[in-house]
Amino acid sequence: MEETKDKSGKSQVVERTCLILRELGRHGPRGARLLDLTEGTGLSRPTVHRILATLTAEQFVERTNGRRYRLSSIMYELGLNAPSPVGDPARLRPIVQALADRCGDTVYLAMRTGDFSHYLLRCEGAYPIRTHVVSANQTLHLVSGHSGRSLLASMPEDEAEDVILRATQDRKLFGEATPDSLRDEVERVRENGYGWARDVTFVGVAGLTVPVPNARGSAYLAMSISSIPQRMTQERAMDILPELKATAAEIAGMISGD
Amino acid sequence: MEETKDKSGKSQVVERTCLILRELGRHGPRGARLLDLTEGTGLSRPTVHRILATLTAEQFVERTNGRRYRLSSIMYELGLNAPSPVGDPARLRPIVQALADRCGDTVYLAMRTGDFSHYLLRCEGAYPIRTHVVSANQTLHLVSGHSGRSLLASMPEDEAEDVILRATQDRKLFGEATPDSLRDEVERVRENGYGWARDVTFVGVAGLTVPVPNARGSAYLAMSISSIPQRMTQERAMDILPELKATAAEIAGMISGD
DNA sequence: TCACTATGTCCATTAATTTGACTCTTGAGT
DNA sequence: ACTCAAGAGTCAAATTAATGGACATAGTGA
Repeated sequence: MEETKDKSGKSQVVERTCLILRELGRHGPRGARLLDLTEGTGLSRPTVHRILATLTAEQFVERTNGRRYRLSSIMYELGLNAPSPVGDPARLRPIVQALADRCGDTVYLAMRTGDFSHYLLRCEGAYPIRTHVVSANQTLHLVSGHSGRSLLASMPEDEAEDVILRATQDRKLFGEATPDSLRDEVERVRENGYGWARDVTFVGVAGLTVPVPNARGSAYLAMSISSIPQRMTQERAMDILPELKATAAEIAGMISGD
Repeated sequence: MEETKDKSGKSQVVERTCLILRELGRHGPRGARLLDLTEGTGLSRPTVHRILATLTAEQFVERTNGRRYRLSSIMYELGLNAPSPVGDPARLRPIVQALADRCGDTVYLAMRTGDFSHYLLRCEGAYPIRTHVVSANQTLHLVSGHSGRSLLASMPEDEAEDVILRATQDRKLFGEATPDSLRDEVERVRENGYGWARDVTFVGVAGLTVPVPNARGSAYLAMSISSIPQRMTQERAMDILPELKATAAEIAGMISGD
């Protein structure tokens, strides 16, 4: 019987600290107010405050100009020393390639890094006309690619807006889109759970994208299928969407159920 | 008794938890044994064990096949929700550009992400022959670029070796180098604090690179100056090395002294 | 200005944490 | 296979730190 985990040999304060850190993570770089955290965790205000004060003294948490708390960049550095949840992307290649074989087009798997999406995998299908806007191990701004639209849709709205605002410094990032048209697209991804767009990132390129679901917190992985607009019609998109979603779910399963 | 630094309003267990997390981060994906952690933190074995057991139950920490503890991928995800220590890279551009103006060549600032280096900035100097192997917002494998050599030299040796081993799956990543010649180069960077190489990443490209020092833990940023081999002679490299180091130190200061 | 809401602080009570000593596990050497 | 040592994991009495209700303070909007 190994199911005797509860109760003995565990530290309550550590559990609560983890709860608070997780809740802070959920709120992202915008930060959370003390009250948000007490509600989110179910702990009493003094308790949250005391733990938060300690975490702040330890520089794991910092305060924004307002009275908001957020994870500090030290947490970012710590994260760099932890293994990526994706592990070796090559492990996921067969799954992504299988989808490419079935649909014939180019399939991407991308991971968010700050304001960018990093393309981990690109798998080719058999269709003779290929759209190679980006290759594996390349990085595109979140506002520049199809996968980025899924990732923007997955993060808290205000955070996504921050990314878009920063990107407006360089209009070229938006390709054929504009900040406002992008906002509309992202909103549609939020509502529908997928993005479908043609001639928007680049003329002559159409894409279908979904976020890879993530049990805790917002998605940081996205998949997309890229093709030419003539081929990626709305009907066809609706046709392959279930397969794309299924593949994304499979990847989510492989990552969490490691 | 001992110094009571700030006994008011701080939680001892949280402090110790932070200590342990930091120590775990220091040991990287390889993980640390219980004894390493008790020595590293100065806490008693049962205390470390209990906190570790809780962190493991909370999935912030995982156990490797052996009896080693390491940060889990949940910490990685948490880190993604924290602001990058670099903040807005544009803030650092003037410093990097100033160096490019002074030395005339192309100067890069790169950040480590997993097994890759992500090029945050590329600043051009006035010298007419330019080497543009990589542009800003692109990603190269750590073994493929000059900055990667600094980053590999900055991380624990066994971890760097893991990266190199994974990369040997794809020999093309090494360019004109080989896994063994790369190991030698990285070792030299460890000894000297800088890397200088010609025609190794690509024929016709020479580079000088240093890690950006980091107070806590290993460096995750590196700078490099790229030029043609005829120009980047050893004398010239030694000439501009102090400036490169000074600029790296300046960037380190801006990041920590936010 | 005055409410009102959220944050920060205090302290007696309570309950969790500490620590030394003990046991268990693993693996190396004979 | 057997022994032994080093590290990992466990336990319980003593201690110490954590808790949360109540109070104080700082913002915020009318």
